[in-house]
Formats: sequence, structure tokens, C-alpha cells
Amino acid sequence: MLISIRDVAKEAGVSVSTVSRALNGYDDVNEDTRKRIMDMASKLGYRPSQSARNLSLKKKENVAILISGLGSNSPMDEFTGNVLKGLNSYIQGKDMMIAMYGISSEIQRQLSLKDFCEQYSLSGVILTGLKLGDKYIEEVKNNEIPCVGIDIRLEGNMAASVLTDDVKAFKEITLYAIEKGYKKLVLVKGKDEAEVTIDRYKGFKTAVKEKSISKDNIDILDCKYDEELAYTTVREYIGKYGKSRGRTFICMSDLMAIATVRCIEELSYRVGEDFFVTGFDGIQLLNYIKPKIPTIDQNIIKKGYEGMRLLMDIIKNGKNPGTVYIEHSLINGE
Amino acid sequence: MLISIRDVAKEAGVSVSTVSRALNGYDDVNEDTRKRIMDMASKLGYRPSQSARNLSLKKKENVAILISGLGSNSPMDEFTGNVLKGLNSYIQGKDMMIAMYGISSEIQRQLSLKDFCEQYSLSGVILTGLKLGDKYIEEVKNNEIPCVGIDIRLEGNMAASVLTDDVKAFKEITLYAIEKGYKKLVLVKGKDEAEVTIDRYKGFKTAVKEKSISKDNIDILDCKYDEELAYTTVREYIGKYGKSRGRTFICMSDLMAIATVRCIEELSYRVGEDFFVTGFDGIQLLNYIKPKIPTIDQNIIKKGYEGMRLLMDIIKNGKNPGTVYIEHSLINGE
DNA sequence: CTGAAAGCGCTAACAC
DNA sequence: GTGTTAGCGCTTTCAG
Repeated sequence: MLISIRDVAKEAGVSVSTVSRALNGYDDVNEDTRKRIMDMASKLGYRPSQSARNLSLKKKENVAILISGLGSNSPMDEFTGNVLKGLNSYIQGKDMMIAMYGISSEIQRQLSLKDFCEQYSLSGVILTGLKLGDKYIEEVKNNEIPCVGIDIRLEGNMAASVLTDDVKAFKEITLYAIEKGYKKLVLVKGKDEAEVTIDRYKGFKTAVKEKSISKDNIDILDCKYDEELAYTTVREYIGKYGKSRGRTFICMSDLMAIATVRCIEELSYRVGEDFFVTGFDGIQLLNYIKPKIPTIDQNIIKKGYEGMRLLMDIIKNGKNPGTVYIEHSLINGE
Repeated sequence: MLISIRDVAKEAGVSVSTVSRALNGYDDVNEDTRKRIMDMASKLGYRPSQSARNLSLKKKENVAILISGLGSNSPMDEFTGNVLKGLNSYIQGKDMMIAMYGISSEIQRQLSLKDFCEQYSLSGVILTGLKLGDKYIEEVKNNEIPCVGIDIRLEGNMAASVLTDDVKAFKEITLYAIEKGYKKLVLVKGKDEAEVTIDRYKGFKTAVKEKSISKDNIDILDCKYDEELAYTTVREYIGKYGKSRGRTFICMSDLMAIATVRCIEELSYRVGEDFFVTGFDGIQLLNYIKPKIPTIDQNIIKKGYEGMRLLMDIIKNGKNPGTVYIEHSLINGE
């Protein structure tokens, strides 16, 4: 049988409200009484009912991560997995729970973010995997629901964002590529619908400007973060120009970089000698690719951790930290 | 403002209890009345409060996945990520939530599984990442909490398991290796504490027996599923014997297989010519390793999906399917 | 077929 | 400091 607050009250010889106050750390409770209640509670193995608590408070301390793009049958990407890990490392030992929901664009249309939170008794959410144009991004602006976007910029009174400073990071890797690689560059670009693409492109432009690389020495291949597309596009490019044009491939994602490496090798060139390749993200897979190519590690677990921290900050203290950048790091190649 | 059942009742001109019955699909409600209520509910955008529902029912339909081994700071493994995906694909559009908790061995000692479920209002859990000897495995036996273990065999009235038939699968890959590879075998083994190891070893033995491979033609390297250990061990082995002994490496995990491939190449031998290597798991990474080595795909997303389905079956219908094997598939190499 | 009313476990006024 | 009491939104007897 479930031990209720009433049982504790009876056994401790006090009223339910006293128990409630004692257990919730109010200071208008006699210390002896509190101790007696605490002891009795743990002796009886009392566990407060979250449901009753939520119902009574109407303010729920449950938080959730809403993940967009989980629907497909493809394996879970490392990014989401690591965000989850990060969230989890925050709540570790904190007597909190974190729920997980997949939100398709479909769901976003059917159920407003506010309704979603009400329905599931959520006091705040972490949003990830959202794409520019997704409905919830707009809704966040006018809602008073504590939200934290991971890798997506959110606006609103109660909305914060955890991002990589993509402009800075991409500038860094671009500079690195220019220094270590060849002067004729190829930017292997992601799709413009993604917010990060815009920033990474900005970083790229700043770097080439700083290094005075002229437009003639830059080719841009739009590969939309699609590995296969990157493969075919780069293959065609190298097939056409060989080493006569761009020889430094600066890729907006590690996966596209890996595809690029594959092309190079299949065409019997050598990475590091004939061509230079950089990635971006810092995925695990890169450790298994030879040669090791330079990349930017986004520190995703940290992103998850910080996201959770910010969210709790907003929920509890009502303060909104706005945008927080998580430090990235440049991983050297060989 | 939150729309409650009371609002719907008032607007529809009926009582709360009628609304409740109508919405919950009881058949003692006049069809016209039901329709009116349904319409009004959706017009008002009524969303039942889970908390109130749980409180009233005392039976909570919340389920959670309890993940062991999430604590470390290492990136989330593909396995867990894909299980999550599978779970999610089941609840997609089903108006359910799934909570996620990390459970260290520490937590398992402090808080019994039963208390855990009560505390978080869980009516059932998916358990994954557990190791032989973990406390919750024992507890499941004597509890009446609906549980489903993914890749861990659970016993108990309300406990089911979703597994790969490791005996069969490992027999399959072993036979394949014997046929395509060389007759002298090396088993790159995982740690015995893992349940799967025992089964995989059984499968191995059945296969070698069937093919009448004698003990002298088999070497066993205990590498505990540790990639580094596999690397050093195999390297030493090949360094010592070259091609004079085992030339077919049958690995209990893809990661160990990849380490093996690395050794072979670094010692200037060729996989597929000098040595033959097989893996087990079907991880993504394998797609990026050349040459493509044969492996067993465990279909982890399906495992997650089925796990969730079983759990709901146990919770709702009280029937326990026991152990369910998810079909695996042999992935050919090149 | 429908409504009234009790109660799930908890919190928060408001008394004392 | 502590107790009394009125809900939170919902389900479920029990009457009618």
C-alpha cells in the first residue's frame, strides 16, 4: 500500500499540513517537529505523489525535452543522444524527472506548445532538432512557458538558447584550413534552412576576408548536410578539376567531410597531400576515419547540461539568461 | 486559462461525470450526447490533466525507460539512442509520454524499484543497460511492476524481455565466417559478466561443432568488449603468429572487430586476403569502415518499439509475453 | 442514460 | 507553530 502524507501525519501525531510544510522546507515549523516528521516519513518510506502535488500546485515541476525529427526510421543521431546525456547528467541525483517527446511538424500544427505543456503538466521544455520555420519557434515568442532551445535561437520572455558560436567556430576552422591547407578553397555547404548554416557561412566569409582570399579562389558546393549529396557533388568536382582548382575542402559537417575524404581516396588522391579536408561537429565517427581530419568539437553533452541548468533557472528564479554559447574546441588533424 | 472537464460539461449542458464517461469511451452514454460532448471538448480545446487523472485513478499510465550506465561522461552509445528511438516510434501519436531516468547501481541500492515507480507515478518501466548482478534485476522477480528488459533477461510475473537470439545469431555469423574465411579461428570474446556473452559463446560452440573444427584450430582472446584491449590483444596475437595460426577473427562486437581490422592493416596485412574478420551488432560506424565486414544487425530500433508494445500489453491486459526475440539479420561483407 | 457526491494526495489560505 | 479546511481535475459508485 502506498504511504500518504496522512499516514505520516498520524504516526507523527501532527496534521497533514504540518507534514507538508515540514517536508517542503518551510521555516515556520518547529525544528523538533520537523525532525520527528522527517524521521517518520523515511521510516514509513513515504514518497510524495507527484500527481497530487502537481494537481494541487497547478504548477508542475516536470520538464521535458521535445525532439523534432525523431520520426524517421533512421538511427538516432549522435547529437540528440548526447544532448539527452547532458540533460541527464544535470538531473543526476536531483530528484527530478525528464520526459521525452517526439514532436513532428505535424504535431506542432495540431497542438500548440502551450496546450502541449498543459496536457503533460510541463513547467518548461527543452527544444531540439527544430528547423527554421517550425511552428513552436514562433509560439515561444508570445508564450510565458520556460523554454530552452538547443542549437536553435529562441526569442521570448521565458526563452533561452544554448548554442555554439558558429560564426566564431567556423571562422576558426576556416583560418586553420587556410593556414595548413592550400589557398584555393571549396566550401562544402549545408542547407540554408538551418540557422547554423548562416552563421557558419558568416564565419567562413570573415576568415577568407581576413586572409585576403579572393572570390576566384573559392568554390561553393551546396550539399545540404546530405552525405550522399556531398559524395556525388564532390566527386564530380574533383573528377572535373582534379587538383587544378580548390584543394582545401572546408565542410560544414563531419559527415560531409567524411564523404569528401571518401571521394578523394576513391579517385586515388591522398588526403593531406593532394587535398586538405576539415569537418565540423566533432562526431565520434571521426576517430575511426583515417587520416584524422581537423574539426570543431561542439561539446554537445555540455550543451545538454547547460540547457537543463538554464531551464531550471528560468523556472525557479524567473530569470532569463538569453543566449548562452558553449565553448567549442578545435581538434587538430594529423 | 486551462479548460477543465467542468467547462466542457457546462458548455455541453451535461454533468462532469457524463463528460468523463463520454470521453473515456464508456458505452452507457447516449450517442448524441457523446457527440455533443466530443465536439464541445475539441471546440474548447480541452486537454485532460494527466495529474488529476493519475491521482483519481491511482493507476498511472506513465511509463519510463530506466537507463543504467548513463552516468559517465562518454558520448551516448548508439544502442541506447536507438532504443529511445524505437520507444518513441511506438508512442508516436498515441497520446502517451515516456520519461527517462538514469539509474546508477548507486540509485538502485538507495531506492527500490517499487519505490522508484511510486515516487514517479510510473505504471511500468523499460529497463536497459543493466548488468548481471544489478539490484533491479532481482527486484523485478518479486514485484508486480510491469517491466520489460531490453537486452537483459528479466524474470517475474509482470516482467518480459526483448532480446536478440544471441545463440542463433552468433551461430549464424560463425558459420558464415567458417565458410567464407579460413579454418583456423580466433574468437574475440566479450566479458563473461554480460549475459549476451554466454549466449554468443554457445552459438559459437554449436557452429564449430557442426563444422567439425577441432579445439586446436581455435584460439580465444578475452577482450571484454573493450576496444583498446581488443586492439592490443589482437595486435600481440598477430605479431606473434602472423598468418600461421588463426586467420579468421570472429568478434563478439563490431567495435572489437574494428579494432581487429585496425591491427591487421597496421601490420600491413589485408583484411579479406590475409585475414577474415566478422563483427556483431550492426552499428552505423561499420558503414564507414573499409573493407565492409560481415556482421549481425540487431535491429535495435525494433527492440525499442517492441519493448514498448510489450510493456503496454502487460500494463493494460495483464498478459505477459515472456521473452521475445527480435529477428536479426546477417549483413554480408564485401 | 444521466447527475450528485465522495475522494484520490497534496498545498495554501486562514484560524487559533 | 500548528490545525482546519477548501479545493486542484478527474473518475466512479450509487441513485434516480
